[in-house]
Amino acid sequence: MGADDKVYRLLNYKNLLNRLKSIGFVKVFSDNLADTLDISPSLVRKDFREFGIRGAQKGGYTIEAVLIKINEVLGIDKKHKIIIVGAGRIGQALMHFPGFRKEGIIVSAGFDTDPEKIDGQTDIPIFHIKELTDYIKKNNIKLAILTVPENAAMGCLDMMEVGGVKGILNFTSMNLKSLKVAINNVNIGNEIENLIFTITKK
Amino acid sequence: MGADDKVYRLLNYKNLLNRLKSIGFVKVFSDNLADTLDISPSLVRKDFREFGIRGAQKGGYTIEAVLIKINEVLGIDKKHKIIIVGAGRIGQALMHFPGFRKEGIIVSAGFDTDPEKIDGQTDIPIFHIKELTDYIKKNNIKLAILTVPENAAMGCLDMMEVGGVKGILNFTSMNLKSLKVAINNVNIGNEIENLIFTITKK
DNA sequence: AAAAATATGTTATTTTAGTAACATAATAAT
DNA sequence: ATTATTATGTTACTAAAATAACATATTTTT
Ligand SMILES: NC(=O)c1ccc[n+]([C@@H]2O[C@H](COP(=O)([O-])OP(=O)(O)OC[C@H]3O[C@@H](n4cnc5c(N)ncnc54)[C@H](O)[C@@H]3O)[C@@H](O)[C@H]2O)c1
Ligand SMILES: NC(=O)c1ccc[n+]([C@@H]2O[C@H](COP(=O)([O-])OP(=O)(O)OC[C@H]3O[C@@H](n4cnc5c(N)ncnc54)[C@H](O)[C@@H]3O)[C@@H](O)[C@H]2O)c1
Repeated sequence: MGADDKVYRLLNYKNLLNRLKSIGFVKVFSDNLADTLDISPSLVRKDFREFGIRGAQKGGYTIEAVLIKINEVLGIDKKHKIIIVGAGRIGQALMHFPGFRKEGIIVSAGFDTDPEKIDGQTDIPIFHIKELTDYIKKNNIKLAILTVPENAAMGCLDMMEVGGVKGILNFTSMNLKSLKVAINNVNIGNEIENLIFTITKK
Repeated sequence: MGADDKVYRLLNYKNLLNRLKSIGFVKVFSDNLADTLDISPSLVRKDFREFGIRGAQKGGYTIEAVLIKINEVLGIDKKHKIIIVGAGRIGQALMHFPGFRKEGIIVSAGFDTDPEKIDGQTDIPIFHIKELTDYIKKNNIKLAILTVPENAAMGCLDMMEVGGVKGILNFTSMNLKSLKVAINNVNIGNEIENLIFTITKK
C-alpha cells in the first residue's frame, strides 16, 4: 500500500480542511490535523513539506493555500470525465450521486446490455455495451466505474483496455488485474467482514 | 492501518481460495497465493503460521482446512445480522445485494424518515427511523450500514450507540468517530480521486 | 528592545512490515 | 534403501513508515 497510503492521507487532509474552511477557519496547526486524523503532528509536517506546502514558523498553515496545493498534487484541480459500465442497482446509484460533481468528477455516460436500461435521451445517457470501445476513444475517456455482474467483468475490462481507459474503480468481487490499466477494487463484503473481525476479536 | 492490513490480506486469501476451490483445486502452495496477490511467499507462510494454519512440509496447504481456519479467525463462520440506516439509492442497492447472504451476512431491516419508503411487509422491512434504537435492542443488532445524507449521519450514530451497535460501515462523506463503536469508512469519492492521482502522476 | 513562548522544518530514532535465506521434514526418484 | 528434490516453518535481515526530538524562526509579551 506504500505510496497509496500517502495519497489517502492527503485526501483526508483535503476533506478535513474543506470542512474547517466551511466553518470559517482560515489557519490550522499540524496538531489540529494530527488529533482528528489520529496521526502524529510530525507526520503532517513531513507530508506537507514533501509536497512543498510551507507554513509560517509560528502561525501554522493557511488552509486555502494548503488546499490549492493538495488539489494540484492530486490532479483534482481539473475536471475528469468518468463512465459507468453496468447500469444496475449500484451503477445507477453512483450515476446520480451529487457528491461527484463538486469534486470535478463528471459522469458522462453509462453502458449496459439490457435494452430496458438503454436510453440516449436522459441527462446521463445509457448506451449499449457494444458501443463502449468506440465511445471511450471518441470522448477520450480515461476513467471508468465497473458495476457489471462478476462473469461480465473480464470482458468489459478487455473492451476498456482496447478503448484506452487508464483507471478503473471495480465494484465486482472479481479481483481484476491488468498491466495497462490501474485498477482500484472496492469490496463491500470485505469491509463488512473486516468490521465483524474488529467487533468480535478486539 | 497496521493490524487491519493483515485482516484484508486474510480476506484476500479467503476469496482466492474459494475461487480455487470452485475450480476443483484441493491443495495450494504459498507460491501460488503469493504470485496472484503480489506478495512474497514468506509472507503467506508467516500469516498462516500466525493463525495456526499448518501445511505439509512438501504438499502445500489443504484449501478446505485453510478456509475453515480463516473463517474461524475472522469470525465469519457464523451468521451476522446487519441493518441499513437510510433506504435511499445506495441503501437499497446494498439491501438487495445477493453477495452478502453467501457470506453469512443477513440484512434484517432498513430505516428511513421518508414515509414513502417505509413498508413493513416487504421481504426486508423498512421501518421509521424513530424505531431504530428499539429495534437494535430487541433484535440484538451489532452491525449497521449508514447510508443517510451527511447532515443526518451524527444523529443516526447517536441512536445506534444507544441501541448497542458495535460496528458501522459508513458510506457518508462525514468522517465519523466514536469511542463506543468501530467505524469503517467507505469513501467512493476518495477512491476515484486516488485513481486520478495514479493515472496522472505515475 | 529584550525575553519568553510557540509552532514549524528537519534530523535522528524507533517501530513495524515485508522479504530473503535456510534448515527441516516430507515426498518422489533412482 | 538411498539420494535428490521440494515446499514448509522459522529466523535473520532489509526497507520503509511513523514518531520523537530539537534547533530555528517568528510572534507575542513585558
Ligand atoms: N448492489 C450492491 O450493493 C453491490 C455491493 C457490492 C458489490 N456489488 C457488485 O457490483 C456488481 C453489480 O451489482 P448490482 O447489484 O448493481 O447488480 P445488477 O444486476 O443490479 O446490475 C448489473 C447490471 O449490469 C448489466 N450487465 C450485465 N452484463 C453486462 C455486460 N456484459 N455489459 C454491460 N452491462 C452488463 C445488467 O443488465 C445490470 O443492469 C456486481 O458484480 C456485484 O457483485 C454490488
Ligand atoms: N449514491 C451514491 O452513489 C453514493 C456514493 C457514495 C456516498 N454516498 C453517500 O451515501 C449517502 C446516501 O446517498 P444516496 O445517494 O443513497 O442518497 P439518497 O438521498 O438516495 O438516500 C438517503 C436516504 O436517507 C433518508 N434519510 C434522510 N434523513 C434521514 C434520517 N435522519 N434517518 C434515516 N433516514 C434518513 C432519505 O429519506 C433517503 O431515503 C450520502 O451520505 C452520500 O453522500 C452515496
